Amino acid sequence: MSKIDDVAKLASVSIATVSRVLNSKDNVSKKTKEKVLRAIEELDYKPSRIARNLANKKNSYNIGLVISKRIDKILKGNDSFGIREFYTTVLAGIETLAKENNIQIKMETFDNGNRKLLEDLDGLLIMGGDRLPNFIENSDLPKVLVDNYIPALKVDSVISNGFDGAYYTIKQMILRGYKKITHIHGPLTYWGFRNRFEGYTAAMTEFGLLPQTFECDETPEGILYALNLSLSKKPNVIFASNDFIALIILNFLKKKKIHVPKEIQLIGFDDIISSSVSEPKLSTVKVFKFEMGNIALNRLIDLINEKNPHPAMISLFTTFVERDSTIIAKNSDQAI
Amino acid sequence: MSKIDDVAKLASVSIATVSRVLNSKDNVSKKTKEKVLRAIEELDYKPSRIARNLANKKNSYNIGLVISKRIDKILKGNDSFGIREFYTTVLAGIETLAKENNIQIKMETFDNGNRKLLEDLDGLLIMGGDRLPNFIENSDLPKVLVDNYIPALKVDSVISNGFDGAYYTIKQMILRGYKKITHIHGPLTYWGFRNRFEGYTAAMTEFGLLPQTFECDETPEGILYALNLSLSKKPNVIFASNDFIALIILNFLKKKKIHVPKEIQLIGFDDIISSSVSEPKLSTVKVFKFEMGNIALNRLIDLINEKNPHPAMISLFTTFVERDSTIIAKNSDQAI
DNA sequence: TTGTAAGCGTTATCAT
DNA sequence: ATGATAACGCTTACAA
Repeated sequence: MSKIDDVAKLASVSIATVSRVLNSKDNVSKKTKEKVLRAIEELDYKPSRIARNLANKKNSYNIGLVISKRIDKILKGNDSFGIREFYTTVLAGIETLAKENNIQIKMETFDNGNRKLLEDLDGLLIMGGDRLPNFIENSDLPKVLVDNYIPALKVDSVISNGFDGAYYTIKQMILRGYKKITHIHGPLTYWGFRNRFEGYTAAMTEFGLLPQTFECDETPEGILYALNLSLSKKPNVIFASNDFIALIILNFLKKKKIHVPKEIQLIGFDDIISSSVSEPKLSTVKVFKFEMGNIALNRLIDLINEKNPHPAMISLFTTFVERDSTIIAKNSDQAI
Repeated sequence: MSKIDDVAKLASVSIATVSRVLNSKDNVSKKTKEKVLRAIEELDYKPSRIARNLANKKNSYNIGLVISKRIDKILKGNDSFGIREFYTTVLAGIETLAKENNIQIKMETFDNGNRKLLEDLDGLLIMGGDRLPNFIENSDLPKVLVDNYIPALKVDSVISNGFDGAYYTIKQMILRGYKKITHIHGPLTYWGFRNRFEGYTAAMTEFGLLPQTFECDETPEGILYALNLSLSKKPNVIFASNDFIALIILNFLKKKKIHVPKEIQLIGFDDIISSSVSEPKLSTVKVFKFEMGNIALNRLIDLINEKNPHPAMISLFTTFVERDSTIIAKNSDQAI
């Protein structure tokens, strides 16, 4: 296995020069470059990824972070339900990696419809919105959607794996012996809701149980309506599309003097901050927000460097975090 | 992310000592060892594999490619339907990247159940099988599933995006004016089939159309049975779970003197090689097999290097390749 | 345009 | 039993 200094020796240059050629820097004379290339060829030299990774610490890009009006409002507003924290955590993931790599991030909202917005940018991170503004969709800048996937658009995206999270969690509950599990969910036209819905359904049907699902919009009235329908099924467990819905359900349940978790267990999705301060604290499926931001930016950098350019969707596995709205089994055989 | 000298400082020892503890050398006093362990705990320190490998003078990896018996048989057998070519292409993707990076690949089948199989390996690529052998699941080697995803297992996987491919393609057909589209699919207990099924269903319901789906096993008889049921719905288009099923349907349709595509259009999924030589040539949704292998190995290397260690599923977008089993619209407004 | 040398985070070999 | 320090193979200021 030849190394960079074997090449350097054979080409009678310094390793720095070899490195330059390797990384196609422009400041190498044609002659030298050819010499080096020949040496590389002759030795069948392949740079070591390990050393490369170790040595690689810096990069500098300008990337645009485009957010929808809705998210902009959430970020600027006050944080009634801890939803804001969801996005700030994603942003933290982005910014952390950005800082480490000396990357400039410029935040803008969608609607400016401004081509000039894209000038001088190396890539785009996009959060929110169920479709892309034309000037963004048509630009050939590398882009990745964060916490969002738009079917049939074939744009790179980084999301959480709602199917797997729901499937895993519902399966746990079933294995504990709870068979009457209902699902209260937002509109299935949203990929996120749909995806979690499918996971719930898959787990139920796999165990020969009938899925019982109730759709609602995300208003308290809508949720109450779905909840009442759900309650008529006498569920052991209610699984909600997200923590926001779960927390509202929790309030209603408390008003109705239905004890959580003794009478009904409740599970959310997302792990927004309010879930850990509610009474009782909410058991939920944790979405890795920080990682989501981090990985999205990472993918964007790869795209910019034309590394693995084939468009892909990256979905991060979730984790079931159990708090007090659920009864933790003492051992896996336990059931009621 | 704390480093070894943070630990050393906190424990007030040298990094050499920390390293000794890390690698459980015997020549460290109990006291010191405990101090170090405490510091490690407190800082939540994890040694970097990258640096480790570098220091170990390791500039290449040994990775194991573990395949199921079924795939082994396919690879060794003769290629009646071009299914073999599916896997050889994936393998080509793996091997190309391996060669570029001086990576040794050792191929084994699942069932050897042998712990020793894992010795001396830096990571695992796994193809086929609906569950993992215990000795593999329990090993803490980095692993990635290729063309496979096992719900609730939370192991990294690289697959094709069946939902998106089906959704996109069906949407195209609907926009061309064909509204009577049926779906003949394999067992939904297989993630791949289910995923494509969901995409079909999502597209249909989005346009207010009734999904008409027919399940079959993957035998000619089963397929014929489902086909006959499907035919009773007088479809414009039949969308099959994969090319294998589609090709068998094509044969039956020819026997029944039903003209493809004039009377019924037919769409497969995968783009196996036989699809391009059938009569008529099959329109299908192309799975990027080479890229799948390539990206899987790439992901594994990242995992070994602890880059983006959070487990994720990577699903590659597909492409609708139109051949002769489908009527290509002259312009997007065209409909029948 | 090219070379020198300082990292990157470990492990291993010397000393002490 | 412990600590300095030289590798490991590369990238990249900074110097020349």
